[in-house]
Amino acid sequence: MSSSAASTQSTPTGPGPDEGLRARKRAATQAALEAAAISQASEHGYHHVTVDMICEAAQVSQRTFFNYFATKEAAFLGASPPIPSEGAVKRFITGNGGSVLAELVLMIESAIVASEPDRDVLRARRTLIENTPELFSSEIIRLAELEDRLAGIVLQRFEARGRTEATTPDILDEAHMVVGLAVSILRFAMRKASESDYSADPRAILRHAIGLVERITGVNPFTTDAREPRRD
Amino acid sequence: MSSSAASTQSTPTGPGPDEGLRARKRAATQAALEAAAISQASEHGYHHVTVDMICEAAQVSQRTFFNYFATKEAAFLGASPPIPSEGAVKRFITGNGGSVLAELVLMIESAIVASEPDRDVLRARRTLIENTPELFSSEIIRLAELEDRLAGIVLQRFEARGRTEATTPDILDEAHMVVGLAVSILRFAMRKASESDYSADPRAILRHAIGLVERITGVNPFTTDAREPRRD
DNA sequence: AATAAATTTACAGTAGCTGCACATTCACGG
DNA sequence: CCGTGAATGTGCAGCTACTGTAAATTTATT
Repeated sequence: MSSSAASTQSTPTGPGPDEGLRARKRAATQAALEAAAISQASEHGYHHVTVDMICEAAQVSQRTFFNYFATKEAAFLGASPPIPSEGAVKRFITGNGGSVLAELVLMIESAIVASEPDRDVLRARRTLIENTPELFSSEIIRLAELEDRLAGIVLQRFEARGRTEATTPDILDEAHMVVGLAVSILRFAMRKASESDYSADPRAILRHAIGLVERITGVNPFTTDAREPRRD
Repeated sequence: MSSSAASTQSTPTGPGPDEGLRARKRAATQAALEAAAISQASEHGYHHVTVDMICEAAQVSQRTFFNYFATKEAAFLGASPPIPSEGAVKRFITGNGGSVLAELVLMIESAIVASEPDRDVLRARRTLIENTPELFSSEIIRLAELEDRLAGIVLQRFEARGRTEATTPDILDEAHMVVGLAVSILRFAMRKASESDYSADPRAILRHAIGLVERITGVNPFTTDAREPRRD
């Protein structure tokens, strides 16, 4: 389940130019299907795209489509969910001096970007997702499905800092909440990014989002609302 | 769209014992369908329940089912989404001295509880939702669909406190983020509640969740991780 | 080239969901 | 009480997503 690691390359996405003809063909039809899906959507509008249309455009049978994607939506979202690479995870656990929240968010963002080597496809896909509530929902669900895994990673980071159940009884809860907050921030950031038509710096948006969270919760949340922003 | 307010009663949910026979029948079949859905799920397991089964149990045609619910899942989730009552909204905007986050969360929680007068049904439903990823996802989506409306309400609260675009340029962003955080907290709380089999005090769980957020973001998120909890 | 394994495909079938036309039921004024 | 219109229930035909299965085609291995 977790094998299939690269042998010479480090890119987690690419099928590898070696790996044999079989793997290459497989990657090709998958890419063709994903591209066809997005293409058809931009041409006819998402709701008017049927699986059969995608199949015809990609020159495969409908049954083959469902051999690659569990659902129709998966073809639009991209098959590979944004799972951070092992290296990124290790770096996150060790830490770069930032806050859990900020670094978690950045790690996931990197994973999303890395999940699609083709910039144009990624961009078209994100635009489509952002403008299609149905797809946007699916995207959120996908992130939610990563939650347990991510919470485990956060927990490892905590433990690497000497925090355990002994020092913090509800540390697992805290880890889960960190992931939840990170997802909120990402949602916000993705929305913002699409609003600015992806011209704004993604990192800047993320910082802004994290700043908002700080502003909202910075003061004791049981006493008063946030006051004026201090800077920026 | 926003009319149909009560005439003598104040309960926002009940069809009213008056309102005419037509309304009563409608409410009855809807309740019957929702009850049948949950009942069938507890008997055969969610994934083995078909719309036809629900219809047979509720003694209506399939076509009628879809006159009441847009999707099959809606029957399990309950038709009425958790929209806070006008009074609750007004109270929230005015404020009771708590933080935005805490009060928002409490308001939504109240709306969820109020959306189903029957305690047993509510409980069975929540258990089912919590144990069915598919339904849980739908539930999240539903909350997300309220986001814009809720953000508007939060904005009103801000303005009632003298905060406007002038004092805080990104105040709309802040409102959206408040809603996002509230949803995170609710998700966490719902999960926790189902883990404890709904024996724990919901309010206590919410406080715990909010406390976690505070702990995580209390310190400048760009410098260090959260330190030891200060109390509790 | 022969065999095994992976991939593709056609075909049949289930289930969610919709439009439409028609029957039934309730509301309301005379 | 009756007739009329609006709301609601239902049957039916049809589209689309999705699945199981078995047979065909393609790639890998020896």
